[in-house]
Amino acid sequence: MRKRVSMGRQKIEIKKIKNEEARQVCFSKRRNGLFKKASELSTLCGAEICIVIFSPAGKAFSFGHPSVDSVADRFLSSSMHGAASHNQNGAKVGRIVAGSPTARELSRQCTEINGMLENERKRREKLEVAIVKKEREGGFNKAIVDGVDELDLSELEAYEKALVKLSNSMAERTNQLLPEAMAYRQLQLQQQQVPQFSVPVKQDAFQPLLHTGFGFHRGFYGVF
Amino acid sequence: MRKRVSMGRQKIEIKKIKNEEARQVCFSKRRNGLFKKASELSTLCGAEICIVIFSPAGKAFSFGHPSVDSVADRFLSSSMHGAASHNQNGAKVGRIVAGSPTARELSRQCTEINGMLENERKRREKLEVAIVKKEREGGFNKAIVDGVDELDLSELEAYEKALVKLSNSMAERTNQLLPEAMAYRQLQLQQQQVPQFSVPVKQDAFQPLLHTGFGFHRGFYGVF
DNA sequence: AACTAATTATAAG
DNA sequence: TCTTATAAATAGT
Repeated sequence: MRKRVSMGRQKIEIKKIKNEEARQVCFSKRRNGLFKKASELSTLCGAEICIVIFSPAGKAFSFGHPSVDSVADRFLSSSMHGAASHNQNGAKVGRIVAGSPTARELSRQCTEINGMLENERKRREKLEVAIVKKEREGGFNKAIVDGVDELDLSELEAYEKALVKLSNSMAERTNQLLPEAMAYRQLQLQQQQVPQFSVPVKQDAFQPLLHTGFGFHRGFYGVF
Repeated sequence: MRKRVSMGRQKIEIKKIKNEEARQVCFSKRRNGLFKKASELSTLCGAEICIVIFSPAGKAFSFGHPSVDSVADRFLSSSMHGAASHNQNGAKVGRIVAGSPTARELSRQCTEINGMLENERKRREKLEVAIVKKEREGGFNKAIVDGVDELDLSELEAYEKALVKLSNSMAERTNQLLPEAMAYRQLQLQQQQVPQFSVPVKQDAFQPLLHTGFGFHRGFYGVF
């Protein structure tokens, strides 16, 4: 058998590369890759593209088809006319445009947008708190909402236990409520007796379905 | 032998795609691919990148890290100072730029903040979607976490229905898993037979506990 | 810079 | 969209 001559491409995490030399090599390779992709896109689809990149060292690289400037100008003027530009999701995006507005007006806009930004931040923080709270409530219900196809046997058994417990407390609760409900209904119907309701709901009527022993090491035994 | 379900990716020539629809699909895919690559490059190498694309239909799409405008502005001012920028071949590219520095800087700030604002909005929208989803999961689980003391009869009945349904799907799921589990255990124990596992878990073994008729107007009748 | 093996992007369907 | 098989990009050497 032949010796491995290369480990080949390894999976890497997308986070800043610490090693300076490796980062520089990666930058160079991927910059070329990006420009190639851009070039292909413009040729294949007839799109106009401009890319500007600053290396970590501060060196500028650019690609443009038909040219950086023509695309940049088109972009600036299209947004200047108030015509919406589109972000990467294709959503309409309002833009603030340099040029005619006075410095005073620009300053005002900055302040205004800053305020909006603050509001959004606060709103988001509230949502984050709320979502953490909901998260704590989650778990078991997933089986109900998403179905049980993802569960393994130990989970099935655990859920089944919770289910039995719940059924018992529901039975108990029902027994609390039934007499009152009966009385109320009797009143409403002006009837004297609804004797079939005097029988309490039994607890432990809900028997475990699953006893696989998985997850609890009780050993194997059959069910039903 | 299984039928080929896909020809897989085919090699294509890099030239304008004639078919309009195919071109649109390709544009959309490759635009996303390009933005993804750009995003990775900026993260991996700490580079600043801006991309502007006009689709053949004239729609503008942009990507920027930290923002389109901050990179564009940096590019414009760096070339303005006579400091060379570099095209993709590393050649020097001179540029003339108009506009007063103050207004331009303000404008840059505005657009940058605007970008942040947009990010916050997107983040908030995601959270809102997530929270609605969690909300839907909520109800039933509350009965498990907080107990049933707050439930009324109609809720009890509704939950009991969900419970029966869940128990049935859990039984079904268990029947899927038991044969494998048996086989595995047999292997482990090096035993020949574990016949008690060949009996499937019955569905509908979990019978309704509660039939109060509340909430579904089926009339009153006793339980057990 | 070149080489490989493995990852990732993407053409077709 | 989603899947699948294949082309293309690229991490490590």
